[in-house]
Amino acid sequence: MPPSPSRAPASPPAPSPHEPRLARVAAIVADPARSRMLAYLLSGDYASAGELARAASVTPATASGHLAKMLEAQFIACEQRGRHRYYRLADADVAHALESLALVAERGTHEEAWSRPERERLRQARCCYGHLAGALGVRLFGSLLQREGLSPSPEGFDVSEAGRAWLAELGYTPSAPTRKRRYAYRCLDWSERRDHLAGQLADELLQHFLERGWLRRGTGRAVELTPTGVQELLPRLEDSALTMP
DNA sequence: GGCGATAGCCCATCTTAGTA
DNA sequence: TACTAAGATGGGCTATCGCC
Repeated sequence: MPPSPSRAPASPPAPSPHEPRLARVAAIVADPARSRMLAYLLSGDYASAGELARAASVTPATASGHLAKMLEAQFIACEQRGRHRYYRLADADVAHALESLALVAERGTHEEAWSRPERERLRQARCCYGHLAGALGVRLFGSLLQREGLSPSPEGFDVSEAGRAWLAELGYTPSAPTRKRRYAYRCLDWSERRDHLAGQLADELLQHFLERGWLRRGTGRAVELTPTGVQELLPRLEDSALTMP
């Protein structure tokens, strides 16, 4: 009996030209150390390589390797400042993809996952790549919609006259779109499973609330309502069912 | 079960930039 | 100029997975 021909090495099927390179990006997120670094960067801030190594609980050498991979995959961007290198998420698309993945990852264990105190703080209010997310972010978006403060635009929303009037009550005057990024659009909230507002307008609103002292940065991505914020901001938002610690 | 490929880890070392 | 600190790189070790 002749020897059977050796089987050709299994090669992955050729990707369809219409197929997104999901395996490639999923492999980046699949590693625990990398996912911890990405989660750390979801605040939208820059972080040094050393800071990210500590966040991921790995040595600087290991972190450096992971950062190089994420840089190559265009998940993150890097800026050199002297002998430091500062990393941030590459763009809002990456941030939204990570939030969406988190939503899928905790499907089925949602309530128990959010029962821990530190998670509860994140659920109430957090920074999502520069804008406000969590229950407070959802309420802010809902309040704008309820007052017809947003009008549909090709890229998402513009601020309507009613919206300008309401924002003026909050002491904020919307600036003109910069065209560097989308102005205002929906972003599905990982913890609330409802939309909050993202984009230039949302970034500026969070900054405004921080400058007014209505909100303050907590640990990591967490954002906290200050006593002034409870007095000045909360009464202006719809759905006062939000509980504050 | 053995083997090879792959990926992740850490240690040691190197490079670069800031500082005294 | 030497020292120090931060980050990158190379090499070796280990674990896992797929194939035979």
